[in-house]
Amino acid sequence: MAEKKPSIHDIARIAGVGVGTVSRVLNSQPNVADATRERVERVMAELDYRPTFAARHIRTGRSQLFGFVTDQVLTTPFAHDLIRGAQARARQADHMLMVIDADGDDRVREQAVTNLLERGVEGIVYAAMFNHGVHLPAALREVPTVLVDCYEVARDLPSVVPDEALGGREATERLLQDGHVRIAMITNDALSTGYPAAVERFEGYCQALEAHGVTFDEALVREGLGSADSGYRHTRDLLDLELPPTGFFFGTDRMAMGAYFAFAERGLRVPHDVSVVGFDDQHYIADALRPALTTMALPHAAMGRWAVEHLLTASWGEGRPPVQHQLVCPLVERGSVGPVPAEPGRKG
Amino acid sequence: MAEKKPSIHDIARIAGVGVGTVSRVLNSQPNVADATRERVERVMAELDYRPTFAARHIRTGRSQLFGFVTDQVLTTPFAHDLIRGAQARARQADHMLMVIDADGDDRVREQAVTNLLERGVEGIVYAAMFNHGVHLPAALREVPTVLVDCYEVARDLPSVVPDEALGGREATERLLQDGHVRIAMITNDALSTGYPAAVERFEGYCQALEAHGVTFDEALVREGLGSADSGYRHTRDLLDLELPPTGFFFGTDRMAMGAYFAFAERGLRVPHDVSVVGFDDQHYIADALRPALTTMALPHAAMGRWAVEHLLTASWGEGRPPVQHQLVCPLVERGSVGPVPAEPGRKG
DNA sequence: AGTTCCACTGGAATCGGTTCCACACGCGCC
DNA sequence: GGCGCGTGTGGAACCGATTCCAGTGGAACT
Repeated sequence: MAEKKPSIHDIARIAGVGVGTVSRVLNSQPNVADATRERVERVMAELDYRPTFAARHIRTGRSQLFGFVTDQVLTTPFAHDLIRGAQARARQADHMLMVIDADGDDRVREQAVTNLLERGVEGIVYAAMFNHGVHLPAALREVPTVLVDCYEVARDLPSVVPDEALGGREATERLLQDGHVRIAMITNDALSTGYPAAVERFEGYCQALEAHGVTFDEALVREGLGSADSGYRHTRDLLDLELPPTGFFFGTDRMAMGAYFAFAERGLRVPHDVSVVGFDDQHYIADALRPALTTMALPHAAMGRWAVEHLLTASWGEGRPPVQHQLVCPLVERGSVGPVPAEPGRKG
Repeated sequence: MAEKKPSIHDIARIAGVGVGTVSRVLNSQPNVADATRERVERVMAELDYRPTFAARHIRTGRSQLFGFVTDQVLTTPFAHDLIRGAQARARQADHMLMVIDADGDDRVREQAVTNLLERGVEGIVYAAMFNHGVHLPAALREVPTVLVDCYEVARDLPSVVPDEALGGREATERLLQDGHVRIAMITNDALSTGYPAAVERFEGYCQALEAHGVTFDEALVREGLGSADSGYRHTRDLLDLELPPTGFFFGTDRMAMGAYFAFAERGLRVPHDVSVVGFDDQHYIADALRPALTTMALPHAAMGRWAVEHLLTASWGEGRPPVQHQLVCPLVERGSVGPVPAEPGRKG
């Protein structure tokens, strides 16, 4: 029964041709007579022949394989888009992806890179999240590498990240556009961390205010932690202000979710009484809220695609400084932004 | 500069030994003199030598590679645990995982399996979700295969799924335990689909009621769709009953989330006025709700681990019917279940 | 001293492909 | 008839590892 897999030599022998000819058929090269090609193909189909990739790899030196190291991002629903984008682009170029989750463990990360190099990957995508600085294993330098949603602190590796500032600006402008002026911003992390995901979204907020001639009010800015609970608490605080904000811009959808509960407690309706814009487009949350949440989408699929594209097409090893690419975060309009309510306390 | 990678022959030549000796050192085999071993290792370190895995693969016939095909599960946060569990077990056995997302597309799925077979995988894990029946590409039969959270309709492939019935039963018992008698169950899908994830959770619910001598009330059972919106609507409906339920068991956490909004609308507090148990343990949701949601966890990490374990240790090709394994869903106690409230309308 | 045994070693054969070189054959041209 | 050329083909060499067999030298035993 379980006879071993046929090799190219078996095919050649049975079809009565040389191995070279079989190889030519396999690779759809010209200079094979139609009759011969057909005969070889028939034999291959007959025996259920499948070429062994490793053999090709060893001879040609091309593995047609990229490593995809995820760090914390796999814990999130974002991973899907990231991997899908990367995989789709890789497939177009007949490459495969080898995904390893480093899970924040240095030893595992190191090991992962070593394993990938032994497997002969032609490039590595290193995907993290929160657009933060990282220090990568030195071994990564042996092979083209692209960073996704993070960057090497030395800026000596190409990276692709969301345009956080532009996203922050557009989110704020969406609220301004509907007449909101008292707009709160709850950052997704302490600004002191220096994470672009926190700092630049906030800067975008400031830019938007300035561009529209709205004076910045420090009381409306809170440093959140990203969690639903954090959103809930800061929202309660903000609602306790003498002149509470009418528009809320949260650095994460999770905080916006927490805010919905704070609004419900106070009997405030979205978007009738308060307007909300989130960030991240975690659709499990954003779609599920009532009303659904208007938010800025992180371009994960695009980043994944871009990373592989760059591995495939960039000229490596040259002197110029590596690209630090930014991709726009599209506004996803749902139902949480509306016009500024008439202010009951200000009638007279 | 970019001289090509050293091979085992280079190492042998430079260290002044035969290739066989280098190979023995590489594989930490005995019968190598300490001095020789040391010299070879020094040369390898010197040249930054890394063995080419493909060459080993071709010679030994062992790829030390498993395929991991995900179908829809990658869209969810569950993917992380699944891949982590599988990867952890694989790493222990010096195997790697090649993850491909089929994304519900038959052509991609077919292609994925072909590619994996060409890469010489020693087994394939096929992971879907919702514990439903699937028809798999015939090519899968060429290599050991384990199904996760789904099953081949012919039951001719081993699979591992959550014990949905037991989960449904324990969820219901958790409510019974706190004195609830009018317990609603909102299924996560139409029962007519026949999906075990829907049908068996419901059966578990029935079993629990019966075991505790509580009469089944058809009016308290609703066929939901899994979405937050669906949970919201059914909850409103149920609250409109003359004798509304005090306990709610939702087939998904997302529906439970929708329910929270329905409760908020009616001014009902969890768990003071109503108690809720979810299913899935989507912690982004379950942790974020206020109060956090008590729910049944899907054992994704364990399923991933079990699948790889089975690939590694099961005896394949033998006659006995393939294992259909079930893993328990642990109850994750948070804060959404409390004692039955006194019934205001029933005082007299 | 001769035999046996063991630790250690070198290198040829091998895995399944690709690549390249040599060559056969038919055809048209001078 | 000799030459050149293009098409189609076979097969040796090669890629980088493992495996196995033969062989060396020294220690231990008879």
